[in-house]
Amino acid sequence: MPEAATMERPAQAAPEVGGIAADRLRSVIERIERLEEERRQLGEDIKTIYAEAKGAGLDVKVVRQIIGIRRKEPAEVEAQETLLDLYRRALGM
Amino acid sequence: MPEAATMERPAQAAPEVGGIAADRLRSVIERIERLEEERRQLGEDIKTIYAEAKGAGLDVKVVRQIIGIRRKEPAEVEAQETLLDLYRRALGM
Amino acid sequence: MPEAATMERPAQAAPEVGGIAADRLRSVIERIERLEEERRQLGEDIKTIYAEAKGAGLDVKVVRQIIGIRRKEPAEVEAQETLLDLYRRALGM
Amino acid sequence: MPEAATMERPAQAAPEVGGIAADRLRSVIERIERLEEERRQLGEDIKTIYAEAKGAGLDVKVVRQIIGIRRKEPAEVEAQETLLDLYRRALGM
DNA sequence: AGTCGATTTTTGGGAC
DNA sequence: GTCCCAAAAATCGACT
Repeated sequence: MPEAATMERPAQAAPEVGGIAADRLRSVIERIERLEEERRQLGEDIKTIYAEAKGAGLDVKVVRQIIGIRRKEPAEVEAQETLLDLYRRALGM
Repeated sequence: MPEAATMERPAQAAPEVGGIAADRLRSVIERIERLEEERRQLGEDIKTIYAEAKGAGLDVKVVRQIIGIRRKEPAEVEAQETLLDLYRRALGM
Repeated sequence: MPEAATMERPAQAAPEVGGIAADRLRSVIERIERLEEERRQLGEDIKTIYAEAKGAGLDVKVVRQIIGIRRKEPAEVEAQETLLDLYRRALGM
Repeated sequence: MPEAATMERPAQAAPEVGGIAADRLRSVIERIERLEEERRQLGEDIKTIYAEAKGAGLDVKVVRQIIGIRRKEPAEVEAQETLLDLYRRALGM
C-alpha cells in the first residue's frame, strides 16, 4: 500500500474520525489480527502433533512435562549455580 | 449482613434490581475489596522491609533473587530428579 | 560445590561467613517470606469468595469488571469509555 | 546425582533405551519445540506492532479492547455490556 | 529498567 | 472419550 498515508486530510484518502487516523488504526488492527490468526494456527499444529504422538503410543501428558522442563531448565541450572554467589553478594563479601 | 446502612430502598429487606440480588452482589464486592486492601497493605509492609534491608547495606536486588529462588527451588529439584523417569514413561518402559 | 544436601536451606550456611550481616539477611528473608505467605493466603480467600459468588449465580468476570471500575477514578473510567467509542466509530463498528 | 553434563540434553540419551519409540519421541519433541519457537516469534512481532501503534499516538489498551471485541460474537459483546450495566445499577453506580 | 498487580491463555482434572 | 471448569502460567500495562 503506497503512500496515500501521508495525505492527511483530503476528503477520502486518509479520513480522520474525531482526530484519529482511521487508516492507521485500521492497519494496526488488521496486521495484529493477521498475526494472531497465524499464531492460533500454530497452536492447532502443535495440537495435531500431540494427537499423532498419542496415536503412536506416547504419553501426551509426560511429553508435555518433558517439553516444559526443557523450556525452563537452562534458567534453573543457572539459578542453582548462582545461589551461593547471591548470598555472598547480599552479605557484601 | 443486617446493617441498616444497606437499606437503600426502605420498602424491602432484600431488593432485587433486574433479577440480581443486590445485597449479595454488594456483599461479595465489599468483602473482596476489603481483602484486597489487606493484601495491598501486606505488599507495602514487604516493601518497607526491603527498604530497611537496603538501609542496612544489603543488596535489595539479590535479596529478591534469593527469595525468588527459594520459592521455586523445591519444584525445580524435583523436576530434575523426575526427568529421566518422564522419558521412560513417555517411551512406555 | 559440596553436597547438594547442604544447599537446601542456604540461609543456614550464612551465619559464619558475614558476621552480623548474615543474621540480618536471614531475618529479612524470613520476615518477607512470612508476609508473602499471608499475602498468598489472602489471595486464596479472595478466590473463595469469587467461587461463592459464582455459586450464587453471579457472573464472576463482570464482578471483576465492577471492582476494577470502582478502583479507578470516575474521570478515568469515562475517558477510557469515550476513547473506545471513538475508535469504534473510526472503524465504523 | 552423578554427572550433570549428561543430563543437559536428555533426548540424546533416549535412542538406545526404547528402540524406535525413542526416535519418535525425539521427533515429536523437536517438532513441537520448533513450532513453539515460531509461535513465540509471532508474539514478538505482535508486540512490535503495538509499540509502533503507541508511538503513533494510539492508546494501546483501547486497541487491545477493540481487537477483543472484534474477536467475540456481537451477541456476546452485547450480553456482557448489558450485564455490566445491570450490576452497576444494582449497586447504584 | 525493573517490579507489581491484573488479565488472559493454557493446562490438568473431573463429570457425564 | 469428550466437554467443561478450576488451577497455573504467561503476558501486559502501570508505576516507581
